[in-house]
Amino acid sequence: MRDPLSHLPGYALRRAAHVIMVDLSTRLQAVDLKLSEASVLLLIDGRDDITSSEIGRILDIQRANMVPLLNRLDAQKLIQRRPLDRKSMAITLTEEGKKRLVRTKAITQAFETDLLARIPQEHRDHFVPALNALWMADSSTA
Amino acid sequence: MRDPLSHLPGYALRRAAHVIMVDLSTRLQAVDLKLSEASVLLLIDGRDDITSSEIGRILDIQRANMVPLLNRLDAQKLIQRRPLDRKSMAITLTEEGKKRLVRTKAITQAFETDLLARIPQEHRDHFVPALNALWMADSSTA
DNA sequence: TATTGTTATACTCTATAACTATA
DNA sequence: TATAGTTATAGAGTATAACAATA
Repeated sequence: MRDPLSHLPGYALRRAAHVIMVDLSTRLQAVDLKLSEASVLLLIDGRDDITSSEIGRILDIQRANMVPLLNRLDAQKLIQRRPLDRKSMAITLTEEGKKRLVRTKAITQAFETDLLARIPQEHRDHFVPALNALWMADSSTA
Repeated sequence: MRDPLSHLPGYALRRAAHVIMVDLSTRLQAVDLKLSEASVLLLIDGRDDITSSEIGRILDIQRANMVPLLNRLDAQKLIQRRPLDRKSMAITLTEEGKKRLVRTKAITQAFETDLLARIPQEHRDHFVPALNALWMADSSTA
């Protein structure tokens, strides 16, 4: 055995996540987006009233870190900010943002398909449920 | 649904890995070790001729980053370096390192047990095989 | 009082390039 | 020629604290 630690679930989870995220990051270079930026675009899609804070809460990105992230998307003219009241801003996709999202979706869908294809068929359907059990409805997040 | 992206395998993998690694890192504070340091101790265990470079290759840690990592373990008197020839050094556990490893193993075993317990029973046995299929024997690593 | 958006900053982890000495 | 150990540095990504303005 080349790696004596690979039987450990936590270790395997870490190694797999790293390899997979490097893969996706590389693919996303084709649309000039980082992982976090792509996830924001995917999340905004179909909504017209989501705020920066809400995006951060859903994706587990600190409010403070949302600022430069949205600024980068803004600089690429992919999003726009619209006042909801005098405190909150709705983040929406521009026309260019929608176009970029179409390309981003194609990349992420191919990525997810390839990812699942690498998992032996008998394990495949168990993958997402197992992962989501580890972090969703996590009481420590409340 | 609170998170519209949770059905995506890559996204779920990333979120799960993050939550799990924060958990383990917190537990390892009890033995004053970082994740990478603990994995090195676990890997050295039972060997007396492993080198820094070999550890790095197995754990996917750059040679350059092994230096400060081993220095920290050395500063805690957990490892010692023994010349194999005039170029290579064997990294071995000191007596204190062996004691620390015992405590570290107890922590990681409890962690792995708790991790698996959070996965619904019908998915549990599929978890590690699915993860390892994603990164082990990865041709891009060759 | 709690929340939003923001600025500034610090910290960890990881990646890269270069060098010397030895296999 | 390739590899081991090392130094120095740069870049992401993330976390924390604080603030003014508004809900």
